[in-house]
Amino acid sequence: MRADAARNRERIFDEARRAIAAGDTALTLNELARRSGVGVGTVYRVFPTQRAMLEAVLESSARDLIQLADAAEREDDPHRALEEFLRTALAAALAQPGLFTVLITVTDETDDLRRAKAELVTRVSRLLGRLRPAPALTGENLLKLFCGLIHAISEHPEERRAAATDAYLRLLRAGLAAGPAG
Amino acid sequence: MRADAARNRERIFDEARRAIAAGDTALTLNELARRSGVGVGTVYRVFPTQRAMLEAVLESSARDLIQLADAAEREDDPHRALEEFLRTALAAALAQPGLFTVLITVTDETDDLRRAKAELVTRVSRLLGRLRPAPALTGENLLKLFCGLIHAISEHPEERRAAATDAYLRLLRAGLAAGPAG
Amino acid sequence: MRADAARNRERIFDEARRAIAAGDTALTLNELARRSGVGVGTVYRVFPTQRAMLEAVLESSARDLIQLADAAEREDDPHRALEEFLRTALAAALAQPGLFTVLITVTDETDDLRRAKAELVTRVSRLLGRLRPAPALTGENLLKLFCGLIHAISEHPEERRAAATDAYLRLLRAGLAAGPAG
Amino acid sequence: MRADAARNRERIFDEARRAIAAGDTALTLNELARRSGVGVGTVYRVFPTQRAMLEAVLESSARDLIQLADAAEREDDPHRALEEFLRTALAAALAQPGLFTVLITVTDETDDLRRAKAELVTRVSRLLGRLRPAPALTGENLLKLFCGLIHAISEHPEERRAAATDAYLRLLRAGLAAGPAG
DNA sequence: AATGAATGAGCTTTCATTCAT
DNA sequence: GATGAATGAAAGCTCATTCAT
Repeated sequence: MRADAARNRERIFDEARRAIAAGDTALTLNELARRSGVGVGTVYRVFPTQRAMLEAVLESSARDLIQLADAAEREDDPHRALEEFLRTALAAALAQPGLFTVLITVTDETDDLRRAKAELVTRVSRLLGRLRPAPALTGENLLKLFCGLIHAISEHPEERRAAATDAYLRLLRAGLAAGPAG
Repeated sequence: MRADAARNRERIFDEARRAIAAGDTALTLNELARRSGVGVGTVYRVFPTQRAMLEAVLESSARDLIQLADAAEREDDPHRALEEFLRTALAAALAQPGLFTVLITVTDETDDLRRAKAELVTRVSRLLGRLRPAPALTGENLLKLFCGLIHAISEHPEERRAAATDAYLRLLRAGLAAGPAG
Repeated sequence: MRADAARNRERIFDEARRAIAAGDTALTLNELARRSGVGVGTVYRVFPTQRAMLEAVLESSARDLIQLADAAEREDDPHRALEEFLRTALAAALAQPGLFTVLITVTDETDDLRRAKAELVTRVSRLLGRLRPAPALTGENLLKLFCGLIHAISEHPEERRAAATDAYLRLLRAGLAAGPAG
Repeated sequence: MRADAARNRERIFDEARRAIAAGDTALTLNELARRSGVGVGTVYRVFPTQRAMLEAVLESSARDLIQLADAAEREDDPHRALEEFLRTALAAALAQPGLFTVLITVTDETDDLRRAKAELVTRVSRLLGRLRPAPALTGENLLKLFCGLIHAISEHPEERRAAATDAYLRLLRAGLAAGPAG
């Protein structure tokens, strides 16, 4: 790949990510071209479709979460590991609220995005699997609930988010501690 | 208001609600006119804007939830009352998935919609207020979490939703029982 | 149909016909809107496709030829009848050269256009059927050759077209007189 | 010229000719590059313009016809010579229908193409000039009619083309035999 | 000389909204 | 009040052509 091509591709991607993170999910590819300072054709070469753009950005977000899960796994205490993951993941998600609103809305996915999500589920399941007593939730369920938490927390004004995060995590911890039988 | 005008208004509203509930978020007002069997002009008399249509439908959904909360309040046992509300509300929400996907996405609101939401918060706070020990969540928080739950549950296939609902509600109950101090 | 709608439709059609007759077969629907003094949307309501426009115009031309054939049929002498048709038809065609260049190029047709062409063939076959001795060409063949003649004649400069028409018609007459066996 | 350059030029030319002969009038230069297995830039070095490509291909076709005329000229009997030329030329033209559809449509020409056409006219005039009685058509006229014949014949289904060719040629022979005065 | 990424004018098409009837 | 034709801004997309590599 040519150097200028790589540079363009990166700028376009970054601009797309910034826009979606900021909640501008209706970003048109023409507008993206304008913001990136390239011609429309170039954008269409990178993202053949608005949808393709969206999913590429989402995939990259999923991969960020995977890295956070990997980092958390290095923690010895299983409860702390899970908590660390949830805290850092929530923080990351809340810094880019639009991204996760979309992640929630999206239904039809590319293989790349699906694969990334599957990897993420695996990581989270592993974190849950170390808990004793065994928790009431599977990794998949926890992630779905996670999206819900993001949404719930993001509705709070900036200054109360930390407190809200604490409240929800405490509730979750208590719920998980109750074990599978309820 | 003329009788035919009232009839039209109702048909248009119903059709809009049905479409949005079914997830047809691309519903255009021209299309809505076609489905309702009226001219575009008539639709624009009922809903001056596409946005207005959306919010009118959302408000009506919020009012439905308010009624469910009112019904639940007649239950004597506070824990059962809350559980009844959450169950019936979740069921209603899941039957109209599109509606709540939109509710999640929507940011800019009319006064009518804002007022309806406020009333709903009041009702839920009242349900929570009867719990002992006092719960860790405010009514507002619970509703935000509620949206998250809808999303989490709706990602499950139809046949596993009942079980998922149970699991999440159990987790929620355990969490709430733990009380404010964690 | 509303009066203004009819007026617009007619203006659009006329403008399209003029352009194509003048050889501007690449006429875009946007340009057609501009020339007709209406919005693009209006043009797209009249002609959903550039192709649709083209075929509508062609059909109208075919219908003009049908009328000429009908008029020629009222002539008693069969040879004069055919000659009259060919002369007037050639004159009409040459006044709108583009139209027939397209008629030549077109392959994929709507039913309307196909039907009009079939009617035209019927008329010309009838004119040929009256000739004695029976001619060597069917109506269909004659029409195909007719397109060829248009093209051949239209390549001549304006001032020599009359002479060219004479030459080709004379050749045709002699050829037809020779009869089917050659 | 470098060997690879020559090879490229030839491949591009052949691919262009094949496509146009096959009636693929929508051939873009980017697509031509793809099919030829070279970059767009290389195509643009060979054909500075899409138009240039078209005319180059047409010129090559004209030169093919010139060769056929030269071959026919070696026949002693003037009537047979003309007939041979017309038959072989029609056969060649019908094998590449797209080429002649384009030839008909084209108006604006390069000098190369114009020159080739002039040479062709000279050859055909020479073939006509040997006929006795002197024919009613000039070489130029005959060629224009020729295009018409191609079109007329090409409209027939494959299996009836030989018969159609016979019919039209017979008609032409009879017409030419009638001489200049009609 | 070859490559193919980039460009951007311009076309098709949609649709929220207005307004003549 | 109802109707639906008209509008035109704006989006998606293509492709002839240029130019950095």
